[in-house]
Amino acid sequence: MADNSIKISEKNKDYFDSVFQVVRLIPSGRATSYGAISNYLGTKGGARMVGWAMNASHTQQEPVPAHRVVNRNGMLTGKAHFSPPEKMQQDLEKEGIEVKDDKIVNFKTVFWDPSEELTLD
DNA sequence: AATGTGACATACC
DNA sequence: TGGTATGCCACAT
Repeated sequence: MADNSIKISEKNKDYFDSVFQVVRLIPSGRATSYGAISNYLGTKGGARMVGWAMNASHTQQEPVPAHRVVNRNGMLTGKAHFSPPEKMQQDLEKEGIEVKDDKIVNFKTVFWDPSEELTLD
């Protein structure tokens, strides 16, 4: 296991990188919340940072599935920041995630908690 | 160091 | 569903 383990404790480039890593580890057909990521990184109150990290994700060369990151309500709050805003919902639906009114259906089911699914060694 | 800012979270109405 | 208010943390200037 631990194949999906990441090094957060180490001095990574930036806090953003840690966020990007976690986001990239999100399996297809799943979604997580900003708070879950921030909590996983240790900064519970830093949920806003996660969103901000996504904002910087476009500067990353590696693709970051930001469409799999939604707010705690399962709402596609950040869809407006996508190249075409509708792409976020399209990508989610393409992965088998139902989206209704810019909100993920059965978000509870597709929710992917890094602290639960991921394992740090 | 201080201030402004943000793709959030929670509480309250 | 929506708005308002507060807390939270890290980055940019």
